[in-house]
Amino acid sequence: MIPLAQVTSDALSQRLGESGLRSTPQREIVYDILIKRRDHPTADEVFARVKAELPTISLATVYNCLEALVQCNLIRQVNFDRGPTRYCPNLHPHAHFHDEVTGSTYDIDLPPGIVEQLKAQLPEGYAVSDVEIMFRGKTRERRPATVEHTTR
Amino acid sequence: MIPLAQVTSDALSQRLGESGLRSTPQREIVYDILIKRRDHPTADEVFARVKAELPTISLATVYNCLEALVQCNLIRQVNFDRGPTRYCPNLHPHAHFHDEVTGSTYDIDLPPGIVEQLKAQLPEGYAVSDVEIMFRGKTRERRPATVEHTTR
DNA sequence: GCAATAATTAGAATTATTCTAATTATTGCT
DNA sequence: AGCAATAATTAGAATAATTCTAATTATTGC
Repeated sequence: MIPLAQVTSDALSQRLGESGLRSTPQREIVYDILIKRRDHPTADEVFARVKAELPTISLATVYNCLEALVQCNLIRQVNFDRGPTRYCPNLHPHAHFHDEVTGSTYDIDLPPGIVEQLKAQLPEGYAVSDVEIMFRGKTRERRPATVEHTTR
Repeated sequence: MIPLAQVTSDALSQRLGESGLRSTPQREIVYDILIKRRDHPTADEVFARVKAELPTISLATVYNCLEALVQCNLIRQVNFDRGPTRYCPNLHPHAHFHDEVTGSTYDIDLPPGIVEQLKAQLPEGYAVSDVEIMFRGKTRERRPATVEHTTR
């Protein structure tokens, strides 16, 4: 298994604290769920998985937890067209590939420099906080070696 | 005024026909509206503008027309996070810059080759139909007339 | 000119997300 | 430890964008 950039419970608590947020059992579990299976789940899917461990959690809390984790940069949101927002704990610079047939989303690693090259296209006075790159298409049927995971 | 890549009424009709769709007054007006002011309006905004010319049009029809135009590749959809879908008649390869402060969206021209360079990052067997690049950030305050969008 | 097909319309339905108000938990003081 | 202040959670209601539905109107091919 490839070692994944993740964060211990203590570190999570610290990161939340830095953004003026508290660590709670709900937030820890939501983060764990995302780390355990990195398949870009929707809030609803996270809700379903978390309920297995903490049946009393509410959907509103899942949204709150996801927002908290986004806010302190532990996870990223991913949107494809009009679909529901998906959540991604991969913090390395990467693009997303959305398979239009299966609905799966894959992470695509980007070589260093290419994002800077893109930013260089911006006119004077455009201050970028974030760049997002998304591919749409389909994957040839295969058992992916390099690929992260499948949704649904 | 810089000449804009656009399509005559006849050509519009032809392009629709190629996709098995009919040309209608509603579709022509919706397309005209997008060409006239290329500021990435939402379906609601398009609806409001079209109503000035054709007061009987319905929102459902605007959605239908926009979908038809997307389908025959005369316009593109742009999505930023959870915001409503916006529509863009710029067919040249370009990225989008979304100003988080004002909510405006600007076209960013891309030099040839960079999209290919991105596609080259994909593993074997990933067939791309479309690439989308979006910047999020803010623009230094300037006269809005010059920056509404880049034109070709 | 007529049947078949497609597009339009108004409004209802759906979906994802956000908001609200009440409750519960946590923190920082003394 | 006790207590006020603050933050988080919860269930359910509200919202916003989009899609669906069923009836009507327009267009096309014969």
